[in-house]
Amino acid sequence: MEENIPDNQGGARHSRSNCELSQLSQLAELPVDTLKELARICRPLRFQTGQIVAHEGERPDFIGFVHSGILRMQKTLEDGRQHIVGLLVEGDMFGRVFDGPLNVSVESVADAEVCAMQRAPFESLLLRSPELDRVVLLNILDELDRARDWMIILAKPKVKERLAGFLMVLCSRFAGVDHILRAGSGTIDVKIPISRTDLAHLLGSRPESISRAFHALADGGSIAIKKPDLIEIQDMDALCVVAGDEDAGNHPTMEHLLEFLHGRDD
Amino acid sequence: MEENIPDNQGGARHSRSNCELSQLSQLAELPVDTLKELARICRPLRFQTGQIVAHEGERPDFIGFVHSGILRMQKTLEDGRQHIVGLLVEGDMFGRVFDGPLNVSVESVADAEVCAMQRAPFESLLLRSPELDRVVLLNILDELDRARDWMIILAKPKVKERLAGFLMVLCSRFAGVDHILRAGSGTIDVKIPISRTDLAHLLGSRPESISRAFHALADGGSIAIKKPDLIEIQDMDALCVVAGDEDAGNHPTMEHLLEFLHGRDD
DNA sequence: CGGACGCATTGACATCTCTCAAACTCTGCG
DNA sequence: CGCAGAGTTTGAGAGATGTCAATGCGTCCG
Repeated sequence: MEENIPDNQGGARHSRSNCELSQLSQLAELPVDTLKELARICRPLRFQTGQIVAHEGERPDFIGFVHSGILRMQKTLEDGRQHIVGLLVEGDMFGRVFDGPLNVSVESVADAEVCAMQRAPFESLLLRSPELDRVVLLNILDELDRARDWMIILAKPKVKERLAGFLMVLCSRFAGVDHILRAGSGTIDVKIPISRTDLAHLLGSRPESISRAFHALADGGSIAIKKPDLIEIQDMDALCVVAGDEDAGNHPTMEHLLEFLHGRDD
Repeated sequence: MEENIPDNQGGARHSRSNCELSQLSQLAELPVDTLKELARICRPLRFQTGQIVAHEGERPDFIGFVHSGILRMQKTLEDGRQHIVGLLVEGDMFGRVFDGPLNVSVESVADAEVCAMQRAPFESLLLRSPELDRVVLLNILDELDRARDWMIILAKPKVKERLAGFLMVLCSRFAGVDHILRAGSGTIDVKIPISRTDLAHLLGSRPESISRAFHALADGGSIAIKKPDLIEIQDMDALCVVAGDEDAGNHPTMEHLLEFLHGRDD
């Protein structure tokens, strides 16, 4: 019954008459025709913090593109707890094209704008637009890679290592998201978008251990805890060493990030 | 230089003049035309245990479909250790369509037959065959789901829970693979396709702890260790409880599996 | 047949993490 | 301003895991 675009039932509001699809970097290079068709079948939705965008086990009538804000994907365990399996930010896609029900729930972590593509016309357009098809395919492949990176982080035996890996992911993947990363004077501030409890579930631990791991990293000098949910990265290399050097040279350097972030502010 | 189909350099041997593609359940329902075209651009390769099928960081000239045997995907860490991020069995696909280099290595765990589709004609065919395109898309979506299921298993705090989850995955996903699952008289035998050391890497632990966890499960009565790499599932429900009931009702029952496996033997 | 080798197991101990409980911080509200 | 509530932090003890070393088991090969 709730398998429709949640514009009425879900409490989401239309933000504009149509999405500014070309702002999404992944879609920007599509042919004009395709973009026009996308705009026609797209409905912009707006979600407040904590709202459910899509329910696990349902088959929403839309494929979502995140336009702004942060969403989280989570699975519901038998005991009712929620387990986060990924975060979605600007440019990310969710929904199962051509396929059955979702097996994750999607919930907004911060106020979010989502472009909802009606399923049937979107799938039809996929068949006619090889370029769009390719964008969707690559998006899913990227998501798969990120899930595998997570697997490596989660397989670290110590909480401190997993937490450091999590911070590295935040730095490398969410650099373009203003809500999460900001440049300070020679340092980088990271906003932790989820609570200690959720972070504990995500990293396979408990809130207390997460807290201790944060302070252990701080004692090591690689980070500083400005507020419980605001971390200052002081030594990216040290953090990377703690994380276990997961991907040799594949992580962003402090200098690179600072340059990028300051460049954005100008 | 090694980015070609490894028929000469890699030591892989052609097994037949062409692949029996229609045997792959995922491809069986494709139109005859598409299957014929696939057969034309496909080269069957055969790998012995331990051979490298594709190297991380390279962009192989082919997209692989596993025809038989077991392969493992792994990432190389900075210290040279290999970290397994997934197993591939009959019907699975690997390779990055339309995209850049692989970020996993693929290595055969048991003697394996792989159908190697030449990249360029395969991508060309994808554009002309919506059915094939859809098969590829769904395959990747399934792989993504499996990776997320792994994340939940890996986030369990105790080794015994993660190991139980691993065994559940083996039961639910590899039921059709003769190398892994066999029905006994009222019980199910699972062949563990990787060593304790690799299993420890996969589950974020150490070989010694894995060994202890196996024996703890055996003491609990849910499994029996017939040989180090041959486990008898005695109580699927108990195993599921230990695993933490990750997906309520989403796991196979003992009865279902036994029925399925015996049906296959007849 | 025996010995070397790889792998799995077992034991002992240090370390880390979980658990439970209490104190603390921040925010919103009367 | 004080209070209540949620979330975070800290502390102490029990439990689980990592670590190191030694032993057991099977296979391969001389």
